[in-house]
Amino acid sequence: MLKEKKGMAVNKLEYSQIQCKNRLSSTEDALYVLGGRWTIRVMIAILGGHTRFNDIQRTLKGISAKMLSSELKKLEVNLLVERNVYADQTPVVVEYVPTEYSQSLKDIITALAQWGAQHKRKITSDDN
Amino acid sequence: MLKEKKGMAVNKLEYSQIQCKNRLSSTEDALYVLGGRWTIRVMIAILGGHTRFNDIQRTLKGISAKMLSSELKKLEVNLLVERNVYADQTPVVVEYVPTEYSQSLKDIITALAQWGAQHKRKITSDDN
DNA sequence: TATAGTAGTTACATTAAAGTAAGTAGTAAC
DNA sequence: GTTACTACTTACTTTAATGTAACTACTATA
Repeated sequence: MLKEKKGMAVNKLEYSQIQCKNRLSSTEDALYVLGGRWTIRVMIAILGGHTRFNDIQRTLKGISAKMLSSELKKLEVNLLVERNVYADQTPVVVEYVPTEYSQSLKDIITALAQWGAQHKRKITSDDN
Repeated sequence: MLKEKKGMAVNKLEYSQIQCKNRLSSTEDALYVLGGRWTIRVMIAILGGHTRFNDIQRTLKGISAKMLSSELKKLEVNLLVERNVYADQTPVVVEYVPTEYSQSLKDIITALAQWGAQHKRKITSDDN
């Protein structure tokens, strides 16, 4: 057992033990899907109206065709994007469109983007 | 220029071009800090009242001392945790407490945890 | 006939992230 | 005097993630 000493934090817990365990396992599940270097960025590009392979690749400066291809497959099996092929067109056109379900990511993307922007300001402005 | 063809997505954009660019760069900044395998989990453990090295390590089944040590340093330089040493105690006690600023992560953690839990149910329940 | 655009795939190489195991230093209990 | 606890660090190894470059197949344009 922990003895409390003067000065030591007196555990004003943010999460209960059960909440802590639940959050740990749930965020693990989320990051298993979203946690790569490119996954969320691909999703943002698609939500931003870039629905075609080369368009996405141009938007996400630096991603290789190989990575983009595997990310798109992952997003598809996770029901976040839908792949539509228009074979009648020349050259063939393939479209990746955000699913209705992908709307569920908006809270995460918004929270991440806001925090990222604000944190950069905080860290950059010689601290304190 | 893109010609619209029957059936093709008619770009009901979620984000404008500028929003898209901003979100891409802001989430990149966020993930630079939070994007590791352990970072968010360490933060959840600390917010859950596990403030000491070995306690955190026990809570986060699988993390090595090396990783935990480097994660804690990263969180410290990013002003998310504060390191307090109680050298008078034997053996010496070191405490990692969440800063006031770390409250800013709550939206992200909540959004991730909720999405992760819900997504697991969605994917597990033989789809559709 | 060569070049460019569509959307990828493949084999191979490299880099970055993370794990392993042992060691450090001080005290205290057995 | 050996084991155990605290909180780590160090050197080395392995695994996972990502990158590179070339290639496929079809059509169109110069």
